[in-house]
Amino acid sequence: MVADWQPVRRTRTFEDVIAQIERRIAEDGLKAGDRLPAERSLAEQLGVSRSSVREAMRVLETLGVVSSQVGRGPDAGAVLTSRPDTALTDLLRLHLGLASLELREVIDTRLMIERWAAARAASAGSDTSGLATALAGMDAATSAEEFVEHDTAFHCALADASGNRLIAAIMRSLRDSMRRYAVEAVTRLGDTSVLRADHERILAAVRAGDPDEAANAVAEHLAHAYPSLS
Amino acid sequence: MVADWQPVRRTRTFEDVIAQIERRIAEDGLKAGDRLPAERSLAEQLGVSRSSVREAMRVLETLGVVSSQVGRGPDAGAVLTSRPDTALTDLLRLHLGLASLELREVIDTRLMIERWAAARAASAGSDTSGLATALAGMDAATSAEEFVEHDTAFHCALADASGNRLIAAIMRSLRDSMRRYAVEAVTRLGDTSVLRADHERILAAVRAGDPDEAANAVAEHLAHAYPSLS
DNA sequence: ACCACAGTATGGTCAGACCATATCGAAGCC
DNA sequence: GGCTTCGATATGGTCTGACCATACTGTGGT
Repeated sequence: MVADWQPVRRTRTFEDVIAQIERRIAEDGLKAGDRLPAERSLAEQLGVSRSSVREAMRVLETLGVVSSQVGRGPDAGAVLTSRPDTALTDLLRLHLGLASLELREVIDTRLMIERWAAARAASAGSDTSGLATALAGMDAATSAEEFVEHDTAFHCALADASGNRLIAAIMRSLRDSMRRYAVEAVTRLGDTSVLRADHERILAAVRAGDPDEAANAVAEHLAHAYPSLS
Repeated sequence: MVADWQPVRRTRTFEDVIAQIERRIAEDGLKAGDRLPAERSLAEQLGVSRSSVREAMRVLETLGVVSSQVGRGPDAGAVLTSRPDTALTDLLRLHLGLASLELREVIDTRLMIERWAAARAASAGSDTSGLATALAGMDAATSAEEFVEHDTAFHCALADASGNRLIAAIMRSLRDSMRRYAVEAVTRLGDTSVLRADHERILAAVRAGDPDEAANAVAEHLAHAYPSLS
């Protein structure tokens, strides 16, 4: 038996461009804030058309790795950034819309993450000022949308307090992509006093440095918010 | 004090195109497998240039929502797909390269996910044939790379067995993006018999339907594989 | 029934132009 | 000297139109 034939790898030009940029990032140790050459210049140096460079830029921008500004000066052009959140958010939102992911799966994931983050935040003795601020915002909220806004801030602050940026980014994306459903859930619930008590309990547990209690508080909180999925 | 001025929202053409496609997906209930109009046709219908349509396509392709084939026929053109994995993988790999995420954070995330998935798989009594197959592959492996290949398959099968596609997609991406480090870890370890015993223990726990034991087995396994990060 | 080949629709790439924007810099003014 | 003004310039954003490679489709011949 001879070796299997490998299908010819169709490499599109813009993929080569991405690969070269990625290589440069790794080799030259480029980091967020550093500038990339201008599109025209990059196209010339790589011997490709500007369109291909632009498509590569679109991909990198979508992945939250570069950000482009028009105009002239030190801030203009393509700059390396670090926004995994927005990329993740877009990704989840689109796939929720495509029904390739179900709400149930997203909420389960959120529960997993949040339990972990709460426990981690509690045992790390993290700063809880962000949590308190968000709590106050929820009290002042006059609509479901506004409530959800601060609720999101609370839970993202919790994820931030865990000290893991990947977890925090995933959390932020999950919340953003399911904002619509959160508003529905709050509206359906009507009374938010239960949720308020939950939040206080979570905050207290984190402050007390009790990981297990923090995780349980979070779990019960989500059960209250989404009773139909429990 | 007058109301704050809002910065003019610069909407790029391709963003409009994406928004319209996204709206169509939601309103027309398009799903994976459905075809989008050809680039030229879409450009004409939307009154924009083909370049803008192409940039929109690049973004959607990057997010794992569409896939383009050249040529002619039923399979040609832009087809809606559902590949959150590849998008996530690219995202994580690039951000690891950019050092906007640390390996430690990725491994912590992996531990969290894998504990959850193992427990879930155990309590759901999922099919374990994929796990067994991967285990056999690891035994037959003759190099660190090959071992890691089947190890990855094992852990992804575990995530699949949890029944949550989002979790599985995140797992797959985490593994893919840190493949390099996994090979290093195995090479450094030398002897893989400890890992083999861990895998057997995980498999046994899942088969026995013991969620706690499964989660603990996974946690100890990762501690063995990455002792420096424990 | 089969096969060969021209036709055609598709994405991939390129070149070149023009626009909007934002900075830079020199000229002019006080 | 310090200020404003305005043109020069570099940047991304968009469009047009062309050409190529690919892969199916249909036709005509065998």
